[in-house]
Amino acid sequence: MAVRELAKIYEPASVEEKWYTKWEASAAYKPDMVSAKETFTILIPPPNITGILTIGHVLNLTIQDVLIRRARMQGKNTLWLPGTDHASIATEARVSRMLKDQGVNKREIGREKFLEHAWEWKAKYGGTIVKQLRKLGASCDWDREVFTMDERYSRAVQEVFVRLYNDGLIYRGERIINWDPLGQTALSDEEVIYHEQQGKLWYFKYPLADDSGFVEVATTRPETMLGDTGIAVNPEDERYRKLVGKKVRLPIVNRTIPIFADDYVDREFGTGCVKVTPAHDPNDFEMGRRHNLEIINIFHPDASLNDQVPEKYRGLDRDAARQKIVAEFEALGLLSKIEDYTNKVGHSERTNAIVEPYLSKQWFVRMKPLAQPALKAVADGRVAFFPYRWVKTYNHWLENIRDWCISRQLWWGHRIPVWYRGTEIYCGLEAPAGEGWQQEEDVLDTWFSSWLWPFATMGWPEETDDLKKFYPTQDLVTGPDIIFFWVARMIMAGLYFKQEIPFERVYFTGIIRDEQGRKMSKSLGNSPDPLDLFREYGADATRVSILMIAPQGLDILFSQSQTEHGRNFMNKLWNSSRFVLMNLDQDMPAPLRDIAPDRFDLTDRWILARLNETIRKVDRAYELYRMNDAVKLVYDFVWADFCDWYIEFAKSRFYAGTPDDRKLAQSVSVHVLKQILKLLHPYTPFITEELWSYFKTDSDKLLINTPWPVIDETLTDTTAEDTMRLLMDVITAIRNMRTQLNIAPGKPATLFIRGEEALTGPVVQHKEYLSRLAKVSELTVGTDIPKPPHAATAVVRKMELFIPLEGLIDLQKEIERLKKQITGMEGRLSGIDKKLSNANFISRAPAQIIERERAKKTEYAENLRKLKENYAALTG
RNA sequence: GGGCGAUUAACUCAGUUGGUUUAGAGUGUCUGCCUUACAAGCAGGAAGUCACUGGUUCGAGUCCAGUAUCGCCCA
Repeated sequence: MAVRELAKIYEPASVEEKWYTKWEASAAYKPDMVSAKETFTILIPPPNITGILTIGHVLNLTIQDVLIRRARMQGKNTLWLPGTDHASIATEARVSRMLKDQGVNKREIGREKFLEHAWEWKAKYGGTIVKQLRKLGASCDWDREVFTMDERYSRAVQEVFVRLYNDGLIYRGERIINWDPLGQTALSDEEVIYHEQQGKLWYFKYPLADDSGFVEVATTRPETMLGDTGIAVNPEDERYRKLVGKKVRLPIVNRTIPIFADDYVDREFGTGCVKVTPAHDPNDFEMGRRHNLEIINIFHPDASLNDQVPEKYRGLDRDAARQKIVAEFEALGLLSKIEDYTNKVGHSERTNAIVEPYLSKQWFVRMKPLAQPALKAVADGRVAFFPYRWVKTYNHWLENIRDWCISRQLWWGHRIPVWYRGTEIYCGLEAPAGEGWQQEEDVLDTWFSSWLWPFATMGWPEETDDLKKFYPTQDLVTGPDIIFFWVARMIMAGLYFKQEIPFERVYFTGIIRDEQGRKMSKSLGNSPDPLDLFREYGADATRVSILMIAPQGLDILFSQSQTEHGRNFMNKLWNSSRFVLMNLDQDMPAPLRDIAPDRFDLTDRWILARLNETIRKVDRAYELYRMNDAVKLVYDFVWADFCDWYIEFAKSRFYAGTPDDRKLAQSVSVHVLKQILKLLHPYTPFITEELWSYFKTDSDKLLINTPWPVIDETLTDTTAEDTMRLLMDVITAIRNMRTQLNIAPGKPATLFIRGEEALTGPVVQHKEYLSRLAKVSELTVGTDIPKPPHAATAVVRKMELFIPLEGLIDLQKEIERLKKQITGMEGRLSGIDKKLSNANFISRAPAQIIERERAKKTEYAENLRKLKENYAALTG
């Protein structure tokens, strides 16, 4: 190996670019279609073509990349299948706005022309997010990239529609649906977001038709009274029983409408009488059906009033109409009061317009038959959720599932494969033969294509090689916010069309929020651009920072400063590698397997045991999908074990050791570092691949293809761990004494240790480490050496450490220090005493626990006695 | 109204079947260091009534019940 030197500071930009290109060129991302090895597949949740990379994507996709890279290193045949989603409403809105800015009206140019513009827009901007994913380091098989409106994918969507139609699971019906007046399209229930809003409750008086008085109703939406066709009361309500069967004369409109009784009415709400507007409220619609009420639609599709209302109201929008109605009621003396009222108002998920319940003819999927198998698949564990608690949410939705409105009054999307001719209707993959057929104008809900993602991406309905090899997939990583939209529906579709689950495990990430806990949003401007973070800190640092603060399934408060944490870690990794590299000779140190185990130094045995333990814990963390634990374990190992201790110890050997020892330290350093690079590669692929290139031997592959570290039980060494603990405790105690007593850092100190030989022996044996790490110039040990006069004292395990203070420090400081230690020790001791003097503890606690407490008590009592003696010696 | 989650140091969070000192980490803070890898660093220190109230237990941050505050989902 030619020894090269590393730059003092890591520069991510060029390194990231370089390795991404090399990986892609080496086909590292591609699965092996011939191999019989176990497969591991992840499907990307396809980002919208209108989207740009957000910090939420970084979390989500980094986790996927971590899983796929680790699986790849574990030797599995991996496929990460990427793609993008056509995002019907969002894209149509974007393209419409662009055209509007150019002075072009969408309706005027018509469907065909509009779609041309949309495809053009897609070609130009649709790939943005995919390019950004490469910057993140996502190791997807880009040759397989799928777009939900690809021809092949579209055929799958049509196929699904036709099958469901023929199976009687898709029907067309007139229902109250959620209407988005801005997008001018129907929405599914899931696309409506309810916000709490401060509103009013208006109390109106409607005169009885026989002029015998008034009925008072309360409403949050006065303007809908123009479409009222009935008044309902609860049948049990004594107050109104005699009104049932009478009629009222609707003010302003002068329509006579019936009063009827229905169980639905809540006697406690308002006056207990409710106005009924069947065309504009789902509950009213049901009541209207039960009581044969007239259904009067009073809105245009843009939610302005239509010709069904008195002339002066026509064309007004909802708000203006509301004000005018209230004013008119007041003028008529029919407004009895106004109360403040908080209610939840539905908004369109995409356009944020207030959703109007609206009666119209739409296409629906019957969901109940699909829901049962999906419930079962999760209940019996064929599909596992991490964290598990989301199962409850999933079950609740599926158990109360309602039919899915899938038609959208849009152009950008999959056009419904249905043709009409007069009263005839035809559903099929191709247009029917014969003259005069008109295809359905509507397109399908975007999610109607997304729910096929796990198999449509692999070429379904054909039995492709991909399907045979990679379906079902293993892991899905997504946010819990689309558990209904997507996760549940994919499970339903997989079971219905493939008779098999689409994925084995679903990992739900948290939602990223800003420092104040607010959701990241464009309008708040609180979402940092990940590309800026990549530029400033590097993609690796951004990835690892996000992972470190991402506990399983909890929301994540993110601020840019946290990225420094990851950046510092990358710097540490870089510099420790740099150090190891600069201490290598021209020739490569021997690989570990060529070294007889008995030649290892204590610190070698210790770091190898620690490494082994770290690998074990990391693997376990992965099994539990505890990503942040896994990162933290490696982080601690690198920083605390390897850098703070092993490398510091190794300096003695590099600078002053025998040639043999020097070689040994080189071998172990390189070995440990290479294992670290492997463990870190899934999190921080670029920097690790770069460093790997400096340490790899000719027989090594690219790190991306290198086998994952395996546990080696022969490296476990509790003796080494115990002795090292002792050594490190002694060093820490000396350092502690030094700083607390203001002994200059560079000033050598003399050390005396009084204690049993079993303890002092290893310290003496490694005294060169004490001299380097604690500036101990002279060491004297013995079982009963006298305490030097005027000495600082510390107790470690059962050893007493003395540093003569003469000429080093004033005694007062040491007296204070000892006093504090005595107080601390007394506290511990009294805690244990309390336990041990409890008869119940002695009689009921396991013997092992009691023994442990007794041993502690002996040790603390001994320590306390020593501290007190020393204290007395100083003060006396 | 129903469900889920959170509440641990100034801040962000770990704390995995109840028992390893007097509950940990990072950031911040304090003290001292440009020690021949790293000041994006090193060494050392201070800092917490584990939201509150009860209960179970020899023993509770951890289990149970209730309360409060905050957040999310559903109706």
